[in-house]
Amino acid sequence: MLAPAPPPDRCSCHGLRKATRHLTQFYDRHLHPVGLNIGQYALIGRLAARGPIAMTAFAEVMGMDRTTLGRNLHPLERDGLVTIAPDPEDRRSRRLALTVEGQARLAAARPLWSAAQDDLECRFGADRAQALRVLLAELLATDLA
Amino acid sequence: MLAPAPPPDRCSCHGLRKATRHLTQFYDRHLHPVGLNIGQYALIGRLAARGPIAMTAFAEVMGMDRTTLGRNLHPLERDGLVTIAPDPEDRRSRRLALTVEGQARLAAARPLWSAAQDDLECRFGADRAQALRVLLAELLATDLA
DNA sequence: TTGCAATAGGTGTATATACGCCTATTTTGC
DNA sequence: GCAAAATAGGCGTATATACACCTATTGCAA
Repeated sequence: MLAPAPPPDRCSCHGLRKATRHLTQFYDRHLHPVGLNIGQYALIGRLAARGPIAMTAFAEVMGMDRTTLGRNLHPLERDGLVTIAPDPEDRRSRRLALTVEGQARLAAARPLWSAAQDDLECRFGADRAQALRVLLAELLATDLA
Repeated sequence: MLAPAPPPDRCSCHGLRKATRHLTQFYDRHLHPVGLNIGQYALIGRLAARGPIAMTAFAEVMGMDRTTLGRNLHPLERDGLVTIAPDPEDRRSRRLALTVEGQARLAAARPLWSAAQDDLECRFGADRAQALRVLLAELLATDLA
C-alpha cells in the first residue's frame, strides 16, 4: 500500500519550493556522472536548440533573471561548454553559443536526463507527472505582476 | 480570452524550477514591506507551530537540507527573530525557538502572506492552485532515493 | 545633429542550496 | 566501563537567485 499522502502545504509557494528542492536533488544525482546539474543541463540543452542568442533574450526563454543567467553561465564558460562573444551588429549585446565540447557534453548527458525522467514517471506516475507539467506551464503563463 | 498556454516543459524538473522562480518573486514582492522573503516567512511560521525544536528535526519538517537550514537561520538570528540555544539535555543539539520579536514579525507578515495567497488564487484559479498543492504534496511523498 | 530615452549587460551585495568533510557528543555492544 | 557506531551540527566550497545601481551603446526626435 502507498504511503498516506501528507496534507498539502497551505502555502502554494512553500510547497513548490520544497518540491523543487526534492526533485532537483533527484535529477542532479542522475546527471552527476557527466559533471552537470539539472540547471546547467537545461541551459545548454536550450542553448543548443535556440542557437546563438543574446543574453536578455535567452534569459526570457529560460524564465530566469538576466543577472542570474549571467552568473550561471560563468562555470559553463570556464569549462569550455559555452562561449560568450560580443555581437558585431550591436556592441552592447553578447551572443551565447554552445561549443563543440558543449555539444558533446550535452550528448553525453541526454541519456542520463532521459533515465531520470523515466525514473520519475515510474515512481510518481506518468499521468501525475504530465498533469504537474501542464499545471506548471499554466502557472508560468499566469501574469503575476 | 486567456493567453494560450505555452507547451509544458518536457523536463518536469526544469518546469518546476522555472515556476518556483516565478512564484517566489511574487510572494517576495507581497512580503517585502515587512522585510521577509517567503523562505524566511515559512521558516518562522513553521517554527512558531512546532515550538522549540532541534535543527535536524526542523530541517526534516521543512523538507530542506540540514546545512541549508543552518545557513538560512543566520539572518533571522542576527535580526533577533529566532534564537539558537544549546540543549542542556544533549550538548550536541541546539534548540531553535522564535523570539517575541519573531512572533511580532510573523503576526505582521501573516496578512501579507494571506493577500499573496488570495491574489494567486484569483489570478491562477483556486481550483488549479489546490490541484497543484495536492500534486506537489504527492511528489514530496514520493520516494526518490 | 545632438541630446535624451531606451536597451544590453555587468557589479555589489545578500540570501539560498547542498555536497563532502570535520568535531563533539551520545549511544550501544561486548 | 570502554571502544566503536551513531548522531548533532558546523565549515569550506561551489553554484543559484535576484535586487539596486552602474556603464556603454543604440535609436529616436526635436
